[in-house]
Amino acid sequence: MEEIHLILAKNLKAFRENKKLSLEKVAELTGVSKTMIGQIERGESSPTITTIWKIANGLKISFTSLINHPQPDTQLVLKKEIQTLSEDNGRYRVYPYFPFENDKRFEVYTVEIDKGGYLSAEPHIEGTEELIVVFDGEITIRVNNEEHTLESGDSIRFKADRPHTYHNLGKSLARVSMILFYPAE
Amino acid sequence: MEEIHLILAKNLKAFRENKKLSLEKVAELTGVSKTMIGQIERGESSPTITTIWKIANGLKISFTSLINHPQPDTQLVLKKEIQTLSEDNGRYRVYPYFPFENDKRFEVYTVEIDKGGYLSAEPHIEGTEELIVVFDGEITIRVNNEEHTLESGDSIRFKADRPHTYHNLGKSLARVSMILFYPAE
DNA sequence: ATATTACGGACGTTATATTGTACAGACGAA
DNA sequence: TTCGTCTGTACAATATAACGTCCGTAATAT
Repeated sequence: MEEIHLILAKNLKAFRENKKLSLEKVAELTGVSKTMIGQIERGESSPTITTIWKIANGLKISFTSLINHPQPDTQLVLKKEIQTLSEDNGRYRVYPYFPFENDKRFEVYTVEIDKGGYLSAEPHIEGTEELIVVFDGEITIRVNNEEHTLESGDSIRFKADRPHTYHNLGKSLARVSMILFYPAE
Repeated sequence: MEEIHLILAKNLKAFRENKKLSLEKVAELTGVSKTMIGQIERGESSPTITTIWKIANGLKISFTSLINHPQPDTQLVLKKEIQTLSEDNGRYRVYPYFPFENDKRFEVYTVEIDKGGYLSAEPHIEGTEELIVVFDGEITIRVNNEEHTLESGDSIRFKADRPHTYHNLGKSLARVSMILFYPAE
């Protein structure tokens, strides 16, 4: 359960059934057709913002209560369940452990770079900072025309709203923890 | 400035210009076409929820920061600016002074009923309560098979999630303040 | 049992969101 | 100037959101 329109679907259906309203009744209250309400609840449609607005107003509930996905207190992420991002002929792998969510200001990745592997990153959005902690191997980071070589246990923090590269010039696999941080809006 | 998609338009444009991003850059970051971004900013389109989601994620900002409309500290509502609702051959008029908004749990109306005028209200959503204060004239309210006649200065509070009617059986125009209240979700 | 009503979903049509391409103006560099 | 690049918008094509109508089922009443 990830996609936003499925969250909306669940929330809307739960609310409606909780209040014991029929699709038709909701249609009447909101000015949105019964068909559309049904499709939204079944996750078959991604309504426009004006439609969601009509629903929230007609039902007298807040916009966010429709799109808020109650986060479990505990969230377990297993390595094998993570969808890896690989490139440079598979010579590096990025594991998005905690990708961006609505109200979180950072995301957490683990990056593995094979011996000799190379990774060139586009600038992130302005203000973004990157925090890196090296767990295994050695990694050379180039940013701002500076070059820094980190070994296991070392860490670095830099403004990532400019091009930057990672190079594994060491003798073995490099593994680092990477945190992207986006300052307040 | 009322319509939700215009609020979104302003917020998005303000954010983009603040960050000094081009339409094309935003398109690249979000995966939403440049054309669509432009139309949204100009208020020419009501994007679907998945599109808004892509934008919020690509820009690393919260969903609500896109739709939140900073309320002014003071809000003046003039009678002549209010869009009246009239029926029963114009024998009653409803003035929506403070209609429902996202995080407000009530709305405020003023209702005028001419002598002899009659108003039959459909049930509101479950849990809704109605608070009435009579300012001028006399009004007879029927709800739950009970009938109550209020005169100037009287007030009543009742569960409005069932049919109810208002009748002006007095000798002059009746004016009341009506507050609809929606308990927590 | 049959009639009746209410409910949710299927279908075809219309409106509009979304995309890709093309275009005119602004700005700098040569 | 002229070229190139970058900006935001206009346009046509496509995908899909939104609607009205119809239908099958389930529940209730008679």
